[in-house]
Amino acid sequence: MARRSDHTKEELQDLIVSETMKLVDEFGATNLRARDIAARIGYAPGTLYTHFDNLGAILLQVNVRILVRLRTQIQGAIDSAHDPTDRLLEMGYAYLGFAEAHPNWFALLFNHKLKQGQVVPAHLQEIVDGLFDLVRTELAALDPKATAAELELGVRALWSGVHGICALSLSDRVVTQRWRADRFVLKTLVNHFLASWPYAASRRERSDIAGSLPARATAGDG
Amino acid sequence: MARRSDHTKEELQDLIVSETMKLVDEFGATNLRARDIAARIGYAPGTLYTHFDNLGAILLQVNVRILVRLRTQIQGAIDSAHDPTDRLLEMGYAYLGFAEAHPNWFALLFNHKLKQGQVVPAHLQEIVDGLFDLVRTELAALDPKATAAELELGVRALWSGVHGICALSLSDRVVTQRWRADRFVLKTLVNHFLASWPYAASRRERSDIAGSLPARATAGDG
DNA sequence: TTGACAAATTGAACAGTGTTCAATAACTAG
DNA sequence: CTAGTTATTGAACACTGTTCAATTTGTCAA
Repeated sequence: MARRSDHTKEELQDLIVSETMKLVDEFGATNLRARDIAARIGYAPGTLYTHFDNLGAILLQVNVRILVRLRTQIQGAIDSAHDPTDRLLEMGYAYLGFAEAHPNWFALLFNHKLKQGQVVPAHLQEIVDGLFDLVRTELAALDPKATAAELELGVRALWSGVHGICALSLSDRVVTQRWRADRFVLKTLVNHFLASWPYAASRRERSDIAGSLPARATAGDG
Repeated sequence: MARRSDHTKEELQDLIVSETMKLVDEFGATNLRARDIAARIGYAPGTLYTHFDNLGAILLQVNVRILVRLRTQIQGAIDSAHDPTDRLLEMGYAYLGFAEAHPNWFALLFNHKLKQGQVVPAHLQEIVDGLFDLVRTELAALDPKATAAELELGVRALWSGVHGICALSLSDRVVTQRWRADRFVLKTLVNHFLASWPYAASRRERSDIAGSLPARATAGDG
């Protein structure tokens, strides 16, 4: 029996989450076994359940850490460029690089389903909001006249676009071909998007984009 | 015991796949149980394994049918518009509409992991290629001078962008906020992308996009 | 030091899971 | 009708997440 004084409550919880994180990284969340986590931390399987309700709760904490790492990568990318366009492109590359370096983490982050009664940690939402802010800052610099609603749509469109490239890149080729040029695709997407930011109305009228704005499109509404 | 003459081999396989498809649609792939499929078709669980190697093989066939349905939706969207820009937008809406109407199918299509030794049905890849062709046709119409490589990048960028909006929209809000304006985001993305298609070089030079093209970027290379 | 009390840890047990396979039932051909 | 083939069965297997009575460990007052 592991001695109780080996770790404090907090240390043990931390250990569980970090070892789970490693296992997920290496073998994927679907191959995660409670008994494997227990073996890694040197405790019996039952111990996990005195510290967490279930495996899902552990994975939720893993997701928080994954997101923190993703943020670190993206923030680092900002510093490597000196104009908004380059910064946005580098942020996209960082996002893609993270997804390709840790496909199992990426999959967990976006595919993990909450069980009924589970609540997303507030911390998670804060981090996401912070990431969106990073993009918003750059888009605002490129179009100082943009309204809050326009910025919000722009952030989400650009972010979703980059995310889609990453998601398809990792979708196990059930539906994606074996095409290894995602960085080029990303560059194409970002460049095309920014080429019309602010929207210059070549094919469409500016009023058309304006028509895209939902009635109440301020950040954080329901 | 179910009488052997109730169904031919093909009929029974068909029945298994279609009932599995319904179960996935309603409860999600993670809640799919072999015994549930068996109960639905009125056979014992073991029967499934005389017709398929394992559940994964059944889900692969389900994925083929899901993709066929998605194609039907997207093709239908083309007919509802009369210029390339509108057609692309409507195709995006159809994609998003399908994802929202059948989130469990959408998740299966892009998250299903192949077990070792399993092979993607050739049929699946053909359908995907066909869908990409639909987008390529419209982009080519908007820019008759575009090279094959440019078109390929454009198709993938636009497709990935739309896919990202759908993927984030369904990612269980672990990382996405409760923001219900995906159609607006989609419109923003498509409009911005097409506004600079063909690439008009406002902020960036055309040579910059050209620099995005991989050395050998013809459709179907490895 | 001792002797309760509290708390953490254990590991056997439980209800599920996908999958297997000998036994059985159903069909087919001669 | 009989022999042989094949589909179907359902009990069993190994494995899963999770529970919980029993046990060990730590605490602290006497």
